[in-house]
This record gives sequence, structure tokens and C-alpha cells, in this order.
Amino acid sequence: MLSQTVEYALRAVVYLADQSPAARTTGQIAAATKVPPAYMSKVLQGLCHAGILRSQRGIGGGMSLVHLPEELTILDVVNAVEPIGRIESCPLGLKAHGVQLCALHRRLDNALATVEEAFRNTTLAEVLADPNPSVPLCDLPGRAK
Amino acid sequence: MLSQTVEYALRAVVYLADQSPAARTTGQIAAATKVPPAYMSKVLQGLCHAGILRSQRGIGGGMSLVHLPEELTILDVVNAVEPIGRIESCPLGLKAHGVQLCALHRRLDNALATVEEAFRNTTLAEVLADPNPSVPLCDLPGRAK
DNA sequence: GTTAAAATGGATGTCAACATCCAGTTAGGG
DNA sequence: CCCTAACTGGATGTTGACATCCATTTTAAC
Repeated sequence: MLSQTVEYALRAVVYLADQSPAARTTGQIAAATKVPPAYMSKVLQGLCHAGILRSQRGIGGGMSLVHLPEELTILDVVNAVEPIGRIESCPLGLKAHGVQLCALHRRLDNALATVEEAFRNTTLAEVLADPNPSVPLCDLPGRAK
Repeated sequence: MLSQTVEYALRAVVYLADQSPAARTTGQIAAATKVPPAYMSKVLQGLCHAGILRSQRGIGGGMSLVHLPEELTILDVVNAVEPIGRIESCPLGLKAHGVQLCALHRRLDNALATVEEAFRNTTLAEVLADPNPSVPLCDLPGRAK
């Protein structure tokens, strides 16, 4: 239901938020997130173009967050990669429906709205601060840096 | 976020529920739902194999619902075509996480659970009984048969 | 300046989703 | 028994998501 690329992007951003405000190379990010390095490179490029990340070339360079983890939501990341795609008007193109969705599409869109809202209300900082014993991206209990 | 095939399947099932318990041909269903007939044929085949529809060949045949609209949920149809795909265990394969998802995946799965629940709680009969002025699949206000 | 680290962008490959077409099979009606 | 309606299954085509590779460009450090 969520694309693989979204999953990859979220892992990368969670990792960078954890390391924030330091920059990390594509190779480091790919290794930490267990994503194919060549593909991660493309995903990170997309996040740069979307203004989520900034990149720095050359020795000591890498990728880093443009905003603070407290100001970056899951929705920001998802929308940068592949927008939720709310149902704005009748998918059948029926003029009589227009913005007033039928019962079927109204319910589908409501479900999408719920997801969008949940994502909008969760910042990266909240994810990292979660008391959950399983730490994101980290195989061992407790945070290792 | 929901695949095109799921959208097509839902349209077909809503149409058949509206016509229930009568059978309709692939051509009739495709026309009413504005889906390419050749592809709708494949979608309907899938719904037959999943036990949502039954098919009858020959003159006077067609597709019809196996269950009553009151007993068929949106989730049944979605799962028949492309299961929601809840996150059961750590996508990174970290053994330390296992069933105990990290904060990131816990939140993603919660969002999926919300959608699954909304779909589980909506029957086709409820969709058809909705007082919404836009009638599913029907271009004009009010139901035309 | 030279060198090495690191991102960039383009070319390419693979596969599943979406879509089309048709020969074959089933079944009702005369 | 034959004809026609209708589904079935297989082959095929198209496109975008996922993925890889590499030549080029930028930049820090020496």
C-alpha cells in the first residue's frame, strides 16, 4: 500500500534525524538502512530536489536535513516522494459528481484522509523519542551511535 | 495509494450489488463502470477465483455476487484483489525487532490498520443506501436503472 | 595544483501492473 | 444438433517502479 521508495525515504530521514544535524554519506545511509546503495542515491536525490535534504559534495560532505526533526513530519517525506493522492473529484469523470463524491469514493477518500492526518501529526522527533524498546534501524536494544 | 485494479474491482462490485441478485455480463459491467472491457474481464476473473463473484457462461449468463450486499465489505473486495499488506514484522529483517515494531513502522502499521478497519466496517449495502446525492456510477442525480 | 571523497545525471536493465486480443470452451434456445 | 452468447485462459504489448552502473562535477585537504 505504501511504495518501497517511500519506505526507503522514511528510513533515510529517520537515520539522518537521529544523526542530526550532522551530515552522512549516501554509503553510510544505505548501510544503516539496509537499502541498495545505488538506489538509495536516487531516493536521496529526490529528497534533495523536494527540499527535505541538502547535499554537500566533496570530502566531509554528505546529506543532511534542511529542517529540524521537530519540524519535519512523516507526511512531508511521503509527499516529497509520492503524494498520498487524495480523491479530489469523481474518478469516472462524471460531471454530475464533480467535487461531491459518491458514497464509494467518499469512503475511500475518508480513509486516505485519516492516513494523511496521522502522517501530518507525527514529526521525526516524535518517532525518535518514542519509548518503544525497538529502536528504528538499530538491531540491538538501546541506541548505539 | 490504492491500485487502479482495486478501484476497478470496487466499481464492478458496487454495480453488481446495485443490480443484485441479477447477473450482468462483462460488457455491461465495463460500460457501467467506464473500465476497459478487456481489462475488466481479467479483474472479474480474479474476483471469481477469490469467491466474491460467480460466473455463468452462455446465453443469459454473466457475473453475480456470491454473497448478499449486506454481507460483503469493502475490505473483502480489496483483499481479494490486493491485500492491504499490514506490516507484520520488521521490514529491515532486524531480528531484535521481530513482531515488536520500531516507532516508525508501528506508526505506519497503525495507519494501515485504520484503513483496514474502515474498510471492514463498510458493507456494499451501506454504500448503496448512503443518502449522498451523488449515486455511485450514475451520472445523473437519482438512481436510474 | 593535485588528489581523493562525494554527490550528480544519464543510460540501461528487470519486472510487475495495466491493458489488449483472440482462440477455445460452456451453455441456453430454437 | 446447431447457433450464438458469454466466460476462460494464454499470448502479447506498454509503461512505470525498482535497481544498477559509470562518467562527470564539485569540494575539502594536503
